[in-house]
Amino acid sequence: MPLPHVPPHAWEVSPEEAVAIQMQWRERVIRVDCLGEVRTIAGVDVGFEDEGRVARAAVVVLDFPGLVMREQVLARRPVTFPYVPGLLSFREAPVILEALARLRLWPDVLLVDGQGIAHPRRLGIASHLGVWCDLPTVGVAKSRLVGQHAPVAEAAGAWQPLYEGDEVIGAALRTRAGVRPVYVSIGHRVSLETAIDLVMRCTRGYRLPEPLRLAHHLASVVEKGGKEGR
DNA sequence: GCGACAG
DNA sequence: ATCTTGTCGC
Repeated sequence: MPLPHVPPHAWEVSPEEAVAIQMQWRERVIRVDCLGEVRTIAGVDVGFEDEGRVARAAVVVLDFPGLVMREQVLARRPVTFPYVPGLLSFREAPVILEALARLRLWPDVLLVDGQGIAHPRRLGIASHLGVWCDLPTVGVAKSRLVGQHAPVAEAAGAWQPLYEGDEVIGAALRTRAGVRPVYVSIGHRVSLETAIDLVMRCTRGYRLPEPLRLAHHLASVVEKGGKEGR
């Protein structure tokens, strides 16, 4: 339930230090189901404003499997780390943790916009957040970071394992016919099979599952501050 | 040296 | 991620 305190500079590290931290934290990731009955599921996404100088995190909590909106929170924070493929969590996790701290309903599972273990060092942002918060998480990325996969059948629900060598690190999942597949991977405490099942059960006619679609929308609409919203 | 490269 | 209008297709 509680959230680890985030020391002001806990995430203020150099890219080299960030890689070292990932090498140390990768082993803490739990790749099997270690969660109870799922009654609420959340989604988190990050948007930017002021020419990329400020990050905005949106977290949306929904009932499961009903998918009725239960709570939504926003957090804003100056960006302190550049975008470097493979080090996304050091750029986006700080503002996400701030948003999660404002949540009064702790979700049973969290869907994250990005990779879980389908990452060079098996610690994408979904896994990093999961371990940090000891929360079951699933990585749902709109594009591939690493790994290869066979062509995915056109039907909604079809998927192909994502491989890096002999290791299955995730799945290319067609959430809807006619759209590019999304990349689902274990975040923390959720098996790949369960991750795929949860994503499909949260999908309602769009490429992205509802928690992420709503979080993305919320992170894009700002009343005051950056743009006008859309 | 030449690509690839979550958001 | 973000800058941005109209436009092609189901």
